Amino acid sequence: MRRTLSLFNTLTRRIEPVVPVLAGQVSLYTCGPTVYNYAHIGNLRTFLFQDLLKRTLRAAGHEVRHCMNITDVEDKIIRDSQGTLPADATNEARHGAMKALTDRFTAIFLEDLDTLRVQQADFLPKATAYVPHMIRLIQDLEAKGLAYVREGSVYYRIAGLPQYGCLAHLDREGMQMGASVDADEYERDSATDFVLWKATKPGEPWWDSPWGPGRPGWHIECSAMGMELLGDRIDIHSGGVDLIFPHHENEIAQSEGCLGHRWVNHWVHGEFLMVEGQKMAKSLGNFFTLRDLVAKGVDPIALRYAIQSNHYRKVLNFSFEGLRAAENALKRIRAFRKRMEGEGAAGGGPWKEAIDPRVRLERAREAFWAAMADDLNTPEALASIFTLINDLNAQDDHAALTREERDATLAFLDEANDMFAAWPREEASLDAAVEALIEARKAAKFAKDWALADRVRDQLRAMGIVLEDRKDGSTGWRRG
RNA sequence: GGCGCCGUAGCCAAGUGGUAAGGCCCGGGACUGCAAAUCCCGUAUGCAUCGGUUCGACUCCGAUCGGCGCCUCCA
Repeated sequence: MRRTLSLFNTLTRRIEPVVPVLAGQVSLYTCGPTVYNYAHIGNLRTFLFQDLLKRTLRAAGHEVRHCMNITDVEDKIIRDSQGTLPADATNEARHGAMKALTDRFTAIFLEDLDTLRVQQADFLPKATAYVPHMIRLIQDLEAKGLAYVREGSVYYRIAGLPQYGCLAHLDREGMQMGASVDADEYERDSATDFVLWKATKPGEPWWDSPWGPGRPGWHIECSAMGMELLGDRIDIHSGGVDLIFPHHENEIAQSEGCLGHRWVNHWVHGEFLMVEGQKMAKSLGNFFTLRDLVAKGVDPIALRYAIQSNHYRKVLNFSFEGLRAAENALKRIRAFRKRMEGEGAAGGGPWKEAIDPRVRLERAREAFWAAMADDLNTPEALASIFTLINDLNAQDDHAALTREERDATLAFLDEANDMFAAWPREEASLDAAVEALIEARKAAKFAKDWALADRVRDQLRAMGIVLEDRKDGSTGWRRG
């Protein structure tokens, strides 16, 4: 069964169903990182949102072809990589220095994503590998009269594209206003025209082009790689809200100017993250990378959960208190999962609200999917899981669920975990040393040697194993 | 100046024209050797403020106050 998801479309400012050009196969382009430094948790929020989106599309029965670019040539990269080179360094040396920096931070970035259980994209193109495609695209725009050359640089003539501004919902006058703070030293026909190809300057790596040595502009790579790898009609294109203008607006100008038709159907943008009520800034001391948090003892998956349990289109206020809440919420889900994996030890007595567990489960699943399909309403989707946990815990206390009911519940938890990736099936077996300690504690308990029993229990806890004595005298364990 | 978003309990956070989901925290109780886990009970007469529309609004409209974003590189 394939489910249809609806997402807020920045283009129309409406929640609209995602209807792939090819039924059941969604093409997804997400703007990736500029690899000149560590990603911070604000960046990571966007990638986590996109991971949830991709996983949800897949769980809903769609094939997803996902492309995420790696920006490995850009102003800040050049700034940070060329400093130690002599003024007369060869172009080859400059490229080498740039690559050394971007390779390093690409690896770090991918490691961070892995730590957060973000699934890797199907295509992970580097901008520097697609310069010929970009040049061809610019030539195409030039031929169509949408680009012009000035002193070795090429600019996009936005006056030639009536729909320019449709995504950001800006009119020409609104843009004139902002553009008046113009920092660009190049000569352009209009202050709002943007650069497609930049003529090289001393101290920069460059590529040969029909316009002389230079490098690609900031926006052309996504158009070139998106069209090359995903095609002329992309279902979903995503990024952070800050990319709406000018980046995505310019991508539309480039791609649609070249194609002559709609390029992307659904534009989906993730909101920003604040830290403790303030904008994240190095000067405020609230600027965090994933590694900063891990060094503080934060569980990356708790961060993943904390971020994903908030709606992606709302500003998220990251806080350590919120992180703690996330950790505890996860404990509850994981403890419940462990309980369902076990056999249960009901106390007996009729449950006052005897509803068939399978009915509860179906209700929860329906509520969960309705919420996820409605613009990824994760708070509501998670609420359906917690409601189920509350109900089934109570029910299981009174009359133990059957093995079949437990398995069905576990299947639902797995299904939801395919998206949230925060409460996976855990390794069921324990190593011998732990097994021995559990036995030792059992013996001590039987002998009513409470001091020894507690000491062993504490020892296990320090090893990450929490014991739970059940009503029937048996003892279960869970990781925690 | 233009475009847009947000303001729900101590914290986080859904939601709806018909009478406030869920998570965390907190208090009381049950169970337990003690814990852990779990259960039961309690915790916003009210959803920024003031008006209006309506049989009825937190939900629609208007105004006000407060916070934020974009228009410039930025997830």
